[in-house]
Amino acid sequence: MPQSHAFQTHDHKSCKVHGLAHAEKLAKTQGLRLTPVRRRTLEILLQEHRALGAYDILEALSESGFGSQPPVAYRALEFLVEHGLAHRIQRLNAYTACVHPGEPHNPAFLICEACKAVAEAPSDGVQSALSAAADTLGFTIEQSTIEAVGVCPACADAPL
Amino acid sequence: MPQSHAFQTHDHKSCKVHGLAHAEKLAKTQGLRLTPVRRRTLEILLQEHRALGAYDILEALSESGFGSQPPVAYRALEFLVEHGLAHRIQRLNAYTACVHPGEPHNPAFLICEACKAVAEAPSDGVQSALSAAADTLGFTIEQSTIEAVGVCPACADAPL
DNA sequence: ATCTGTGATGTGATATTATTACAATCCTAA
DNA sequence: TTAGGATTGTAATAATATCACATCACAGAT
Repeated sequence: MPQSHAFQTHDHKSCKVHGLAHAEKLAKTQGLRLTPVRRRTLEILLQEHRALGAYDILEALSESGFGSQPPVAYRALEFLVEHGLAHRIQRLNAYTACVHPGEPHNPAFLICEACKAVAEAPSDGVQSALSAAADTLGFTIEQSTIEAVGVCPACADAPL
Repeated sequence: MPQSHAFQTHDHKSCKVHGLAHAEKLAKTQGLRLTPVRRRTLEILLQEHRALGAYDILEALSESGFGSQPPVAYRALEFLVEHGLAHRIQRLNAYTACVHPGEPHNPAFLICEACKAVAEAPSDGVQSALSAAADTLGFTIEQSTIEAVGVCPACADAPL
């Protein structure tokens, strides 16, 4: 079950490598500019399967020699989100690297309140149920947010 | 279709009356304290089917003779949300009165980007799909956020 | 009726998250 | 090589949210 990645011990190095590789490819094929700040921002997000606030990112960027004012972080994050390389978690006002960039998107997010890990869950069923509900009201969905807070399997098993 | 209320012209007065009546009843039956600030906050939210920011509420409260510092609004809103009389819309960092207080809850929200109306949609199918997805990952959901941005029927029909 | 403890309110200060405005620089394409 | 747009940097500020603490209101015990 590749989707639960975030909740299991796994070869995390491959997450990072894959994330960056996809970004590079996207830059090549779509003519995007994966500049140093943007690349570094993605790297920072790829360290862990947690969501980081813009100011956490900013601090890390600043330590890496980039600018230290909020727009530096917000702009890089906006770029990554726009191109499907990262996601914004509304409930946390925070950002997380996308774990399946390229694949069709708009996942559901599962947020563990114990370990703070954020996983992407397949959301096809959820999306279609939501569309159906909206349809009956004549509402046209443009973009949806599906986020759940709870306990991940690892934390549920762990002793208190 | 009572659920699409927010997107249609309707007897809005009855929304307000019903909302307040339910709050009063809840106070009586559950021993809650529907104090003046809290009551007024609910009234303010019940004016329209839109989400209002905490500072919008605060301004209105202040004009009604209540305190003018943020905690005044945040505390009243927290109370209302806690007791199912209002909802927080994560995407908007804003609050809206609940339109079916008392009934089982955790609705999906449909947010019209044109007129800003917020409607509650039945979310049974969505919730169960989400639970199913979480189950397969061993994740236990405690609380979920389901919000969609799009265009409501009234705005879709309206000439540009 | 008064005391007493808990919950509610008010205020000031501050923390956190996000945006605006504008100058300097870098790339690309003609 | 040069004009134009995109990118980055910085300062300032806006918008959202919380903390700490004094005071006040009220229900239940005396």
